[in-house]
Formats: sequence, C-alpha cells, structure tokens
Amino acid sequence: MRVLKFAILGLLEQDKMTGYDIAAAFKGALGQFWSAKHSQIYPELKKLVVEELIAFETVIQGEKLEKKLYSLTAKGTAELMDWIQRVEAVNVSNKDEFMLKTYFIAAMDKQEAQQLFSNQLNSRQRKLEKLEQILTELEAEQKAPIHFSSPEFGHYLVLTRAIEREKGYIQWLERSLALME
Amino acid sequence: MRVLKFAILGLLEQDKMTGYDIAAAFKGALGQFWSAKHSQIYPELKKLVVEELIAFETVIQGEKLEKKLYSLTAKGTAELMDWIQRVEAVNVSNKDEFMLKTYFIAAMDKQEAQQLFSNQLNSRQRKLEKLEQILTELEAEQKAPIHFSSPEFGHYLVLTRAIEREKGYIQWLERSLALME
DNA sequence: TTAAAACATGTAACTAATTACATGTTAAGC
DNA sequence: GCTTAACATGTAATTAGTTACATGTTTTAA
Repeated sequence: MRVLKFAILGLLEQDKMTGYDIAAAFKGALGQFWSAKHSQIYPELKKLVVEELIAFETVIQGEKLEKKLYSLTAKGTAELMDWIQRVEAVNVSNKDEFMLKTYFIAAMDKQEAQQLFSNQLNSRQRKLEKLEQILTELEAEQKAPIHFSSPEFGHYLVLTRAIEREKGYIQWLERSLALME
Repeated sequence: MRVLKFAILGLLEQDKMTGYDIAAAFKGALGQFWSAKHSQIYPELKKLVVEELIAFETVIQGEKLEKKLYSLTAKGTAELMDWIQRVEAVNVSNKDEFMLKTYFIAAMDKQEAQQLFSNQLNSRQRKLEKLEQILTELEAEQKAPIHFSSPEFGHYLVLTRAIEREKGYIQWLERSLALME
C-alpha cells in the first residue's frame, strides 16, 4: 500500500529535506509509529521523482559534498491531501513478539514467565522515561499551551500517544505479574 | 527473524493441527498481535518439516479429503523453549498509519481532523465492544477464576492486553478531540 | 436437493522491509 | 593536526508478507 510514500510526502510538506533528514525524522517521535531504513528511503525518493510527486535541487555542503534537497510538487501535495483524508480500516494485527510469547505462556514455568514479564516491564519503564523527557523538553520550548494551530501539534499528539501506549503496557504487565504472584 | 516459525511451533505445542487450523488461530485473539495468511503458512510448514522441527500425518476427513495434521518434534520443542525464554529488545516502531496521519495534522483543517478522529474513535469503540464480548464469553466458560495454571491463561492475557490497548487508544482519541474543541 | 459457507491445500507474482555491502565529506572536539 | 561522530548517498541480496490465481471436499442450512 506504499505507506512510506505518504510518510515522505508528509515530511516534505513540512519542509524541504534530504534523504538523510527523512531517515533522521524516523529516529524521533514519528519513529514510534512509522519508520524506514535509508536503504528503503533512497529508492523510494527516486521513484517519487519519476512519478513527479517530488523534485530535488542539488546543494553543495562545504567544499564539494553534494546533497539533494527534495520538495513536494503540486501533484505530490494533491496526493498527500487525498491520502490524509482517506478513512482506512483499523489494522487488526499490530505485531508484537512479546505478546506472541505471552499467548504461549502455558509452555513456561512460573519463574520463567515472571522473569520474562519483569524484564519486559523494566524495558518499557525505561522507554517511558525517555519519552516523558522528550515531552518535557517539547513543552518547555512552548510559550503558549499547545493547541490545534501550534506547529508542534502533530508532534505533541504522537508523543502523548506513545507515552500513554507505554503506560498502558506497563499497567498490564504489572497486573499480569500480580496474577502470577 | 522468522517469527512465524515460532508462532507455528507455539501453536503446535498446544495441539496437533492442520495449516488451516493455524490460519484460523490467527483469526482469534492471537491475531491481535500476530497473524499470517495461508499463503505464508503452508510454505513455512513445508520448511519446518524439512528442518525436522515438525512432522505430519495424513488424515482422511469424510470420504477422501486429505488433511495434514502437524505436530512438534523433540527438536521443534527444544527450539520453541529456547525462543520463548530469550529476551528480545522492545521493538520501537509499531507501525500505525493513523498515527502517521496524526503527525501530519498541520496539513489538515480543523473539521477534517475532527472528522478523521471521530471516525477512528468510532471504529475503535466498535472493536473494543467485540473484544469485551469475547472476554465475557471466555470468563463464562471458566468455573474457577483464571490463574497461572489455567489452560486459558495465555488467551486471557492476550485478550486483556488487546482490550486495554483499545481503551487507551480511545481515551487518547477523546482527549485529542477535546484539545481540538 | 441444492446452494452456500466452511474446510482444506497449494503456487505465482509482487510489494515491503531488513541486512549487508560500499563509499565519501564535513564538523566538532581534543 | 587528528580522530571521531555526524552527515550524506547509494546498491545488492535476502527475507517477510500480501494479493491473486487455482482447485477440490464436506458440512450446514434453507
């Protein structure tokens, strides 16, 4: 369904950028819900240029380093807007290897299961801390409270969703551990 | 990383089954966290037979319908146990196309965004209802309260996780809609 | 009895994504 | 001045996953 295509169009709608910048964006909050490696990004950018959804200008960085600054064409903007309004069915299977193991908990003994769950709990707690720190920084940069027209609204929503996702996971892990006592 | 391989080994550890049965299992609660189409399952089963992790016996259903009942070998059980205890890193990017759109909310006008969010809220609420119904049925079948040694413990944990995941998503959608007033 | 839904198994073609291979420049800190 | 991290761009090979093609049997309900 070429979601990466729209991820790239959406990022370019915000700003002109290079393939490297796009890869970097996937390392931020956005990466909690979509990401791609540079080996997938560069070929996709080439494809989008052929399809005339994006265009690039070559910029020299320093002495001789050539980088390609990509931007949306009118056609690209139109396709982005079409996708963004489209109502998609909720995707059923959000793959999660830990939950797959959980389904097979009958194959573990109690200590094993507790070990696995506390370990997961620990990882999730550390992840939550990091996300909360990023949110704190984002909020500190803001003068007024964030609202619909803030340029950071999308970033803020994605971050809060990622944080609450972790909190929910953590609560479930704790309750499951309690059930195993 | 061949997670499907372990999904199949895990299912066969519970019971002998056919490829069709495995596909059916992915339509239940397990499918909330892992699934595969039959076109991926059948080749994987063949591969696992070659690797001697599973074996099958041909069974005749009715007059002449041949079906293959797969079961774990000792080698398959060993590999399953090895995987199940292994501590994996928490996977970062849990892909979610709706959250990708959310990140690009600046490209929407307010009504568009509200429309999209209420629509998603609705779908998620309907999904939650279905999951809660399945849990109610599961609990009704149980005589004693579910605990670690109940054969349905894995199923129960996965279901409660799926339900809480939806509840968290719904709460976030509602709070986000409120922010857009 | 007959039609539809469920059971059952496969392959082919294609798309999506990861890992590995491959190379070079620029900026920052010591 | 030198080293390291970050910036920057690509391709090749492989694996994972989806959609489409292809066929046949058995059970259930009208």
